[in-house]
Amino acid sequence: MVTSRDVARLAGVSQPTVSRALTDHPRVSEATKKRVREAAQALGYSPDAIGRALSVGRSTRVGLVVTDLENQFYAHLVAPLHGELEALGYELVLITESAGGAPLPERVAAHGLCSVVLSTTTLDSIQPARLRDRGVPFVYLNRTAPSVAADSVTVDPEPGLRALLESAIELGHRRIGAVFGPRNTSTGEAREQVTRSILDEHGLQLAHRDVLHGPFDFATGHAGMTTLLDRGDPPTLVLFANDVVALGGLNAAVERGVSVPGEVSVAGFDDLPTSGWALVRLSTVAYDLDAVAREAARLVVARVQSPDEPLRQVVHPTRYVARATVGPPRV
Amino acid sequence: MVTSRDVARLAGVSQPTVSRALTDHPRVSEATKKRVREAAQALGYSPDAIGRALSVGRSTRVGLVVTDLENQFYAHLVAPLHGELEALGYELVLITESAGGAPLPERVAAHGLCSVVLSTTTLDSIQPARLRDRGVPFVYLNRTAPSVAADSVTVDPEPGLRALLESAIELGHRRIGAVFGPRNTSTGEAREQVTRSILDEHGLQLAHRDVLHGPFDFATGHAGMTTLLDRGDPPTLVLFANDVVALGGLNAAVERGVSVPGEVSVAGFDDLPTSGWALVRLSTVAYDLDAVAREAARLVVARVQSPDEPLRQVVHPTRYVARATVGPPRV
DNA sequence: CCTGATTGTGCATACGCATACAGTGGCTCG
DNA sequence: CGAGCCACTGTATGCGTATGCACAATCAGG
Repeated sequence: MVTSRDVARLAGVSQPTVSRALTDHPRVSEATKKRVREAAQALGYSPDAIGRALSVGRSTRVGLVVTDLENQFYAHLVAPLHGELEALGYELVLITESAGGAPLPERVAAHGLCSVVLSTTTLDSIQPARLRDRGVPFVYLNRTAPSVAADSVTVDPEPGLRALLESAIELGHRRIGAVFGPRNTSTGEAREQVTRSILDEHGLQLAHRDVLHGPFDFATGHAGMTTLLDRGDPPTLVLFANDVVALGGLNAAVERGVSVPGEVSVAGFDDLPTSGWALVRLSTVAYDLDAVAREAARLVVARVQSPDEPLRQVVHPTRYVARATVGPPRV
Repeated sequence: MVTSRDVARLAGVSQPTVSRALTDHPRVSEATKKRVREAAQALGYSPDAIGRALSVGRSTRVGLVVTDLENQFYAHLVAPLHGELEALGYELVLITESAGGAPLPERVAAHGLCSVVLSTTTLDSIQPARLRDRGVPFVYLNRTAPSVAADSVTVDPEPGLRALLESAIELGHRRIGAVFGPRNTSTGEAREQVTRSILDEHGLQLAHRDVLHGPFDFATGHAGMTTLLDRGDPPTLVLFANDVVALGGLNAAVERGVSVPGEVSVAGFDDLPTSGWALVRLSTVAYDLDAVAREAARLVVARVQSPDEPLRQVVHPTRYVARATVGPPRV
């Protein structure tokens, strides 16, 4: 391994001078910087991240904590977050809520992370209060937790859901069902509550038997749609907690030959790339997931660099994308 | 930040004793270990990964280098690889071939990686020879490079493609087209060459005009299918480089109202979870992508722990999964 | 009771880099 | 021509952990 000492020897300077030259310290002469750069080039030297992190007291590693990487939603979060962090000179370390693993605060320390992006469904294994007590800055992505304040990037479901529901009511839908996310998750609850209040404005409500709950995954949507269809007399429109869940529901309908939107309409939330496929054409509430993820990256980095700025709650708007899965109700 | 010194003070021992107690060193008495563990527990101490990495001279961080995280294929690689590495006590750091970035060997040093998994389409920015010269072990995942030997995990396309092609020939297909991957990539070339030789056995060949090439992405498949259809008189079966490409082709057909498999049959390669959806039902050559990714993780770790073992080339088999997109040729 | 082995612990140090501080040389200006 | 200043570079040190080595304590055997 080639170290700054080797470069120093070749360039005929001391090791600290190498460090200063390569970090473009103003008190190093141009001539020396040039010599050092050439020596570094010749030896193929690049500073060791470990040594540097130890020396400056913090790393440039940001953890992304997600529930399940197999889930398309989380998978789509990774790329933009990673891209933005890389552009800012930070690295992304993946962390999942594995069953047997240590609690997050310990894992943050063990990984030498300077900050964490939280985008898990539940906070059970996260213990944000302990994270805060250890002084690890973190950012909520697509969720919040009132008990422990932090920067957050979320989405306001209201405009999108309003456009969706009002156009559905216009089409004639009166009996609306839903497969919402897990109870007591901020994202799930917000969507459910907003849906109910918009329907209420129009004198409608969700029948208790038409509302199901479950994790934000394909299986939940598949099972939910199956339940609603098997029972006979299903709602004319079924809302889903997000696109992954909706795709589960849509596929369940297709599997049993129930035409969408002929016999039942389906709506999602997120607008994942898959949802726009000609084979899918999912009507959904859209927002810029990439922008949300990149925003989270920027918040994280800003917080690391200036820990005492006031907390920021960034909220992105939503809109309704009408594709092929919502039509008029079956008569 | 709580360090091993704090634990030492509380437990009434020296810092090195804390280190030894927590790594279960045989020369530390059980009583001391217990006291140290309790002190560590009380203070919420966990060893700092940076300090440890610096001290032992190597980290437990493995880089995954992929072309494009947005691509479903690479996205599906991440989860199993991450899971396996985590179980082995290693972390996963994502690295993409960003345009402006430094060449990989420098970035490996900069990230303090102990090893790298290479799963990129091209090796242009990778410079595996320089990686080897720096002594960074690496593993090829789903590709190889004859010029620089290394551990690899790949897939043997032969059994799957043979089953696919022979069943297609059986169905009556004689005019077969293909949208293959980029030229001079090991994966793309292997699939193309195997396809040609199997067809040859049956006295068939790919017409030059029916063969297209392009990156392993949705757009390639979409454009390829569009080209073949627009030209009139398309092949009766189109092979695609992988499922992501095939999904592009399938969607292009659906968009222009060309029925699959009624007017044209479509086959992929990989069997991503999406391919099995009721909405998609892509006929494809399947293998266990999760197992391949996990195998790569194990190879990487084995190589880090014992650098001088003989190189291993692990090859996984393939099989044909006949779903709904391959039927008899249009007459 | 002494010797030698064995066990348990502390001391010193190394890893690679960054940075506060000290020091050297050249230059300017009086 | 000398005092003072500035620009530049070297010296010393610290970050948190692991580990070779020395040393103390205990014990067994003769």
